Amino acid sequence: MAAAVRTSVWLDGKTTRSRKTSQPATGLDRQKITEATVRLLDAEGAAKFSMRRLAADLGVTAMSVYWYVDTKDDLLELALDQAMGEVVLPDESVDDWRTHVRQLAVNYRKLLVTHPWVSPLVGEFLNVGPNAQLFSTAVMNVMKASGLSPRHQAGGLAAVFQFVYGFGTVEGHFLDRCARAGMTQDEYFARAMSAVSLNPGLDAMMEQSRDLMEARGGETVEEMRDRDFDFALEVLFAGIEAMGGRPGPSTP
Amino acid sequence: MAAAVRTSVWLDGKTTRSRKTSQPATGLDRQKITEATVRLLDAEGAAKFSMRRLAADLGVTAMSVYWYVDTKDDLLELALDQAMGEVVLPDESVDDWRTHVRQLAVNYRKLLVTHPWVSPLVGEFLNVGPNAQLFSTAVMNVMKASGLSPRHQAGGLAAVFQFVYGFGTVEGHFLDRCARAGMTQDEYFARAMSAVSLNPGLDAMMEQSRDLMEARGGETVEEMRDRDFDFALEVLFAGIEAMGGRPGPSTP
DNA sequence: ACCTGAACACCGTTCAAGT
DNA sequence: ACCTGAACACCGTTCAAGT
Repeated sequence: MAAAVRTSVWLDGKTTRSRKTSQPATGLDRQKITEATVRLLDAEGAAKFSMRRLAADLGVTAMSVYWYVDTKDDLLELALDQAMGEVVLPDESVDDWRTHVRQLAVNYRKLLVTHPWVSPLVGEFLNVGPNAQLFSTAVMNVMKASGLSPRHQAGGLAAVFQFVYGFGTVEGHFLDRCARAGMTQDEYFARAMSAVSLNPGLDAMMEQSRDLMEARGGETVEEMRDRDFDFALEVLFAGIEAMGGRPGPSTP
Repeated sequence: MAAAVRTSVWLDGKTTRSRKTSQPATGLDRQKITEATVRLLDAEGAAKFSMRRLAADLGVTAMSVYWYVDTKDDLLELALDQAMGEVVLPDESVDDWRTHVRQLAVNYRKLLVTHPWVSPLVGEFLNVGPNAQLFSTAVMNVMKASGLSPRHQAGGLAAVFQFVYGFGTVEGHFLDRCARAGMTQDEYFARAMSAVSLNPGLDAMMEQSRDLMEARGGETVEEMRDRDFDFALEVLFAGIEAMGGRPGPSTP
């Protein structure tokens, strides 16, 4: 007989486990537990999150949570999909596909930055909860409108959204490090740069970095990152058009 | 006084902690410990890795490792940089920049896929070890040769290598899941698809997926992914060229 | 200089028991 | 139906002690 492999809460999990009694003892609830999880992950980070910590936050014993959720991983999947629901999807009845892609890209980036714990989970789990599926559908629809041939849509989609995933992931982690170290982004950046420059035998590396910094002008770290993100999106749009996508409204 | 914030083994860590005695008691060594760590992470995954597990593998008591390494995080940073060293860098004296970028992209993807534990660490740590710096230097050099203006090189770099990071990350995790479930990629994929299709109220979503699958033809999951990756790289090259990069050898 | 053992403050999860 | 307490098999790390 086939091995009982667990794939996801959404696929193998028991249905909702919602409360059956009208007079609850503690007022607990899958939704409430998920919300508390997201709140704790935001506030204290994934490293500090635990079932016991969560239970304490809910004013309940550690094991009560297990009535509503099978494992910690299941709970993380629920939190992941909850967060995915924050990505606002474009209204496809207006504007062109570039605007839609940009909106999705910007909003997906925002999700990864405001919830740095999300990106490891996206990699780790199948991410097929209801909100994730709405997001996927929106992404696929928007690529359909790109003018790329069906054969090429998946590749174009990957180019754009894996880029955003990578970009938002390192950005989110960096912001997280800054916050936990109690520094601004620019302070942390300067500190890391100067520490690196103290290392021996890295003249070539440092030269590169310095050149790049100067070329970027005197902006803040955040401004540079925003500009890099915007330019990368322009590269992707131009590339999709060159590979058979619908031309933009104005390509001067 | 400034807070004593730990940034990285490479920046704040004690230097090398190499052995001073000629007659070692156990033959332990930073390098040996790092290699054992990589081997265990590959074989059993990040979730199962622990200092105690590592010590057992080295035939030593759990706390011996702490003589060579301050914390588990430091050890993970060492393992990360060790893995980064596997990315073979292009010989920049031959071929054009596209070939170099492609080589770096393909090799970086390979790293992320063969060591799925690497990608969370890339996000989590500064990744400024010696091998990481060699990699960064190579990436920056190669972008310099792209013909993009200095102002735009960082954005172009992000577009390409954050894409590869995202792509390799989800690919690596997927392969990992398949291996641990004892299924082939195609089996696992079919299973997930059919499980998703059992969910209620997802007709629109499924329709999309089915269309996409048919458009992809009857290839295996691996073939589809390779094709998507190659096409995405073509999109990026075309986009970089359109935004001011050096034209390719032949653009028919 | 290098390694050990005991101990501390944690984990996720199981299970029998309560109401 | 829902919640608790005790227990099991783990963690990372500290610290005093050994050689």
